Amino acid sequence: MTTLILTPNLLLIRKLESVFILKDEEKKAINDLPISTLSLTADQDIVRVGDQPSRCFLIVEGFTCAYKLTGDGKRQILALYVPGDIPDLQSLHLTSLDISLASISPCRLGFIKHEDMHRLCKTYPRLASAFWRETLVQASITREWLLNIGQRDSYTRIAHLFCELLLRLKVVGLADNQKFKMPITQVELADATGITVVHMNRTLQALRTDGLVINSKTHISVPDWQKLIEAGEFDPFYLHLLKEPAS
Amino acid sequence: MTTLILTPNLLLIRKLESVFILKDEEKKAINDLPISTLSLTADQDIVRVGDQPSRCFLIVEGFTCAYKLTGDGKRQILALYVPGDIPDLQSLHLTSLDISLASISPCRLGFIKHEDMHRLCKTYPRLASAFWRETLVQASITREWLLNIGQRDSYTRIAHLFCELLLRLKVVGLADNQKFKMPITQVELADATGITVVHMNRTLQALRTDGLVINSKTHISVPDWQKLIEAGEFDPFYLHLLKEPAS
DNA sequence: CGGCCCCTTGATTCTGATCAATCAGAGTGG
DNA sequence: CCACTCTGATTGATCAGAATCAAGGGGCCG
Repeated sequence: MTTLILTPNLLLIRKLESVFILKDEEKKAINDLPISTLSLTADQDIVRVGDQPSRCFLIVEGFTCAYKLTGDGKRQILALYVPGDIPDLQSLHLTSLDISLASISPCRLGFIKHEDMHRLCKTYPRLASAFWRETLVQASITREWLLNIGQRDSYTRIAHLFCELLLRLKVVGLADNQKFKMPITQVELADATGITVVHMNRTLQALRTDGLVINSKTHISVPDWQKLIEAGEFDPFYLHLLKEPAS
Repeated sequence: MTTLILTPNLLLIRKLESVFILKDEEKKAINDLPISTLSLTADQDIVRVGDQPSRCFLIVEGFTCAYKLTGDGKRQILALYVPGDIPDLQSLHLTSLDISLASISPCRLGFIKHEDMHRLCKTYPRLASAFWRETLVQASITREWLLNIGQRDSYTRIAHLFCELLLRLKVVGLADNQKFKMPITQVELADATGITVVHMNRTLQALRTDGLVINSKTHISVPDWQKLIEAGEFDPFYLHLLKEPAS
């Protein structure tokens, strides 16, 4: 796997094509979309609950998450986003954000003005459908997380999460079958799966012992994909991919 | 509160107006939408994971839920739907369903063909946005459930769920400040909140003792709305309502 | 070198799960 | 009308997965 240097626009095209078939003129329109990039360090809020953004952003590089806090300050990470994702696409139609979005690693983001998106959607209604579809896939992932957190024990839950991440990163060419870059702390993994750090640490050790997942500060590797799939009860159906990404 | 006899079309208009301002011609277009109704008993699957429906349905009367099962047969209820909701609106753009939908009480459903929806959306792009928005609000609710299940203890969790239901039912005129009809079993409540029936039963007793919620087989009543809101850490922001429904 | 962040470990506690009955009400058939 | 059955609610006893509390440890950076 070679790391491609993609423009934000090409990345967006590639992403949409993973769930949708684009016409040439549509690709061209996306390619002409003004996208201004910005880099930021890890652990920065990008937007917060209640904000009313006038633009949305595409992740070009790095990882971000959506989160909410309870009254007593406990954090639930509601989604993890990888390059190619547009985490606040919903802000196109819901003026106020109901979540906060933050970087979990150093990131490069590409900002797209709402007005440009609206114009694009108006001119190319199929693209509007594609973006709508994107938000629906995000919702489907959230539902799977709900099943995961509501019904599966921590071991299965974590295995499932890693399966999802590997597959989603493969789609955008950022993972092979064995390994991917994912600089995420155990605190963040814990907040994403609804367990405590201590328990996350112990369960990760169990997964490591069983040869399913080996994680370092920056990378996660999966020695046995089949075994991990079984351990995580993973069925990629809910990701609504057009096809399995090439290995 | 009087129980209004609404046609499915009028119900749909009313629902969209709770989150969106409709023009007269748009109301008329919705009013002309062909909707065929069907009644069914409780605990019937309406559509199942993997189905590829060619129509979607509006709940006219009764309650339905979305659910998924884990490998070992545990059920997570992912959403509860009330009259006015279109639970499988996502099927307009995602050909295969990633969830199953079932009635949890006797229901009357209004089916709308995808082709009619697509035509409506094409002719009235603002309605497309309104429906898109609907799916985004559903997603927002799912995220709140994720926070609820991931971070809050069972007592708070259940209180929160009842707050949400009361408010959503008020929007469609099916609840006053004190009481609403909700024929839902403790098993279903347990599956919706990710706890066991036994524990649900005990926690409901605690809520009852504290004077927050009194539930019977068919109704739920809320003696003290303010206290329930506090107990459930409830903030209706995530429902993205245009305004609080009138009491 | 010291501080900081994150990972790791041990001991203990507790929320909620599991197992196992029993009970109450609604509907059914004789 | 009453025994029978079924589903859903309730209760008690016990167990376990995960939380909590508390303390090190290791690598990185200024």
